[in-house]
Amino acid sequence: MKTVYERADIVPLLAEIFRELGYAATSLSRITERTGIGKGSLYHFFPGGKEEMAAAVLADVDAWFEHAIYQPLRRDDARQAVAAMWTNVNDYFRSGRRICLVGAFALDETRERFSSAIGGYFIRWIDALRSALMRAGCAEEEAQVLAEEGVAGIQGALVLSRALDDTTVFTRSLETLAKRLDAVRR
Amino acid sequence: MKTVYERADIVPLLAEIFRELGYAATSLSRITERTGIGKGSLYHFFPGGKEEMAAAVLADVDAWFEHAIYQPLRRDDARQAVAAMWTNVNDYFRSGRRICLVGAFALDETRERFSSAIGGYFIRWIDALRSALMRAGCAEEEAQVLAEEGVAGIQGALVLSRALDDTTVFTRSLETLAKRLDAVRR
DNA sequence: GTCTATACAGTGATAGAC
DNA sequence: GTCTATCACTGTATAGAC
Repeated sequence: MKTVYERADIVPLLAEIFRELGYAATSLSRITERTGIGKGSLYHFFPGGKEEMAAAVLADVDAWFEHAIYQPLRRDDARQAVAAMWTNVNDYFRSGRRICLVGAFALDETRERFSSAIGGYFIRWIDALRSALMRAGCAEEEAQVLAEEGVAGIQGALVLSRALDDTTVFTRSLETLAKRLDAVRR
Repeated sequence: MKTVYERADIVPLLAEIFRELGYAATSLSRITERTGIGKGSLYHFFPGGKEEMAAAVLADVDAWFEHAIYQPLRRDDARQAVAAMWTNVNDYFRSGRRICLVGAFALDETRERFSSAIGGYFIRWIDALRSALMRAGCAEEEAQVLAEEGVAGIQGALVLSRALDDTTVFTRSLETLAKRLDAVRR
């Protein structure tokens, strides 16, 4: 039995492994172990090795957020887009069981390797959310602070719910954040 | 030239390295490289190797928070203790330049190794903060939610300020959180 | 207590057979 | 495209001289 892959099939598998183990602890042998994909195939698709794999994963994650979260925040009805963000974020992070790869990379030396991808992800999230809040009637300065509070709050909720191994903490945190961002609009 | 250490001298040095690199990327050779302490000495003080080093660091961090943050929150004037928490946290994390080791450990597989230490740190932080909020006039359920919001918010602010490489994001986030926890008290 | 030397499993990476 | 074999290197850990 032999499976033939495309690059696009591998990236989500890699993403899950990087998410669970972090960049440093993700070794090629553990990737092979979990996916059944040999080193030969991995280096065929990612000649740059582990770093190229992680970069591809980051780009994939970014594309998902751009499509599912940021664009609606920038273009659609502000109230609906913000509401959709909370439910999509809760689903994407599996109520806190799944962590944010970009946030995790930001916390250790991995940040230095991917600083522009990491920075861009958060910058665009905050900008898109601020845009929606302003369209919903919020002043620019307040919208900026609220957008930062929302995005940071999600990251913190992931850390906390994982530390306590309790998904209710994550869901409850999202509800609290939603109220905070809702209160100012009219 | 030869320096003789005590275990207590080494732990803070290890803490800084674990904080910067994370558990997996912290190797004994990098510890030696940065501290000048040889493998022989390290294994003399920590026969359990890297895992015992990290456990000692976590215990040290925990002791600091217990003394500087949790105990005041439980015992001192509630308003003053909460206010002191914000300034102490800002100083301890160097306005976001320094990350929270416990939070970072919670995000990858390192959590499994130290789950009780990680869980205890956050449980006791939240409990102590809730106690202070209740003494300041907050109902129990609301105090619980606010305490979680505060602690999670700090973790999120660390992620965000590091991702954006911007200490003002951290300081501003703490101010916003302080207002949130202040609003309900009378 | 600290150092040097060393064991040996695991690392990322490459080359060539198929 | 995938596999196996192999590379040089670094990982943790140990033993013994000083």
